[in-house]
Amino acid sequence: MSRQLDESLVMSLPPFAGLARAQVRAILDEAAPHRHGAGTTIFAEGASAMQFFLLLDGHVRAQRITANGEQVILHQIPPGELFGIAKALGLDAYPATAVAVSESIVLAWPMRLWDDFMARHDGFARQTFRTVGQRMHDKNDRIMEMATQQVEQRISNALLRLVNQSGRKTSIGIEIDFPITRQDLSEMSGTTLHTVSRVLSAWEKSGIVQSERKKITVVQPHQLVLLAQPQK
Amino acid sequence: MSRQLDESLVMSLPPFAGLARAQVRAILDEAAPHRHGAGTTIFAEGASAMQFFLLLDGHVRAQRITANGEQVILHQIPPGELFGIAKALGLDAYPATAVAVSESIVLAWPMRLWDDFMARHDGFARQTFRTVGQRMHDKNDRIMEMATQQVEQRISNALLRLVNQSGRKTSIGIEIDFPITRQDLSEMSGTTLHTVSRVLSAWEKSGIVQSERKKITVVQPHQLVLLAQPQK
DNA sequence: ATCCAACGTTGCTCCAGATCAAACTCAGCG
DNA sequence: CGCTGAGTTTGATCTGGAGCAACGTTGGAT
Repeated sequence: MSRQLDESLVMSLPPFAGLARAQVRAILDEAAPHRHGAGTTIFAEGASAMQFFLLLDGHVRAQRITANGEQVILHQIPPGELFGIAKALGLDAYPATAVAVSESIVLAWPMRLWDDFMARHDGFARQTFRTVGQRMHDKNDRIMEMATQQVEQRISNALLRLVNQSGRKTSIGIEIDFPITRQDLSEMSGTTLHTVSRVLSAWEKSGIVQSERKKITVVQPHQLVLLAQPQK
Repeated sequence: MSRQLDESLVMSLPPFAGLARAQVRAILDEAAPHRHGAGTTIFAEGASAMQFFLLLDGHVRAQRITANGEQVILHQIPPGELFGIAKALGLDAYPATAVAVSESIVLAWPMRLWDDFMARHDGFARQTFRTVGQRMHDKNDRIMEMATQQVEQRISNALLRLVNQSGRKTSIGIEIDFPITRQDLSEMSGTTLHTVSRVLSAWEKSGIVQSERKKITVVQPHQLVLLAQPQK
């Protein structure tokens, strides 16, 4: 908190792209940096939205619990993205719980600065709209998948989304660069960890993916894309 | 198009609430009113977003088609709401197809006025955020339902959403005030028209709903709410 | 008045995937 | 270094609801 943040940290990120160094300086001076360990809750569903956030490093997921106690992962936030932006949705409380998936570095601003940011920096506003639009699009895709596709398709789509968002190229393929369990994947695709395990085993056998405990590497992305296609 | 629109038409609607009559006059002078017969497409998915719309009367639904040719209803727009607001999502093309469910009256503005509207009328901006937030919330709910609930729950939830949005009180209960088929309901809840038909028949037998061709009346809303609860 | 297409119902069969059960693997901790 | 609990695998069984088929109903077109 005492250490001063470097402007270059955020100047290249979409929300602040194109701002002068002095502007970025002013923005950073209002931000509180935080470190969240893996598994830590950053804010809870229903809590009054006092702050909005920028994920500098790590991975954060938005999730909710059903009346039953079942968890559903609604969205996964990649580094460089804004989150907790309740104001952009006309809300006063967070609509979901945000949890750090892996060790994460986050900047937090008091929500009272929101309107000011939106009005003063039109790049910030534009990027916010784009982010919201992107999320809406993802959710629409997911609804369509869950309404029409088989489990295997849904799992491929969920995995492809993660690859596109957080894939890291390695020698054998593209690796999801944060810890992910079968259970997580099942909560993203509306199935059970058992089914995910079976499907991944089958894929491993046919050489499409390679996986260890909490780690998945997609070896043949193209095959996965084919599997994700609605087939019938 | 030649007949002048009356200010009172829109002054009470959320997006324009609190504006002076003269301001509303100016806004209306830029609007093109349109009538769309039931079943008509207002704009198609992927088309360049040249206009944004306000639904004055009728019902419009946002839908998409899968690669398979299966249709999914993503959202239903009630009278008084803005739609086709691609700019609010940072998009240049409409993300879904908009179809009039029943005879609908719509105001259309050229999209170039969007930024101006957002900047000049903060009630308009606020209402836009709220609408987007509401839709996001609906989609999250739907994702959670489809991930965790049984068909009967999902159908009840879909029906309840329609009741809340477009229910009209009658002597026997609350009627959905636009034509709706079993097929429609199945496209809203990710199931088949056969299953919807069976479920509705069962509900009719137990007195929860009453239905005719293209018409559904919820007789015991409370029972429906109970059914919608995740149970197990 | 008749026809036809859209809409709705219902029985039967079948299977994808949930559920139940049990065992295995491994990372981290005392 | 052995223990424990989280994560994973795999088999066996069961079932919700899709798919298929056939028929019934109704409102609007001609």
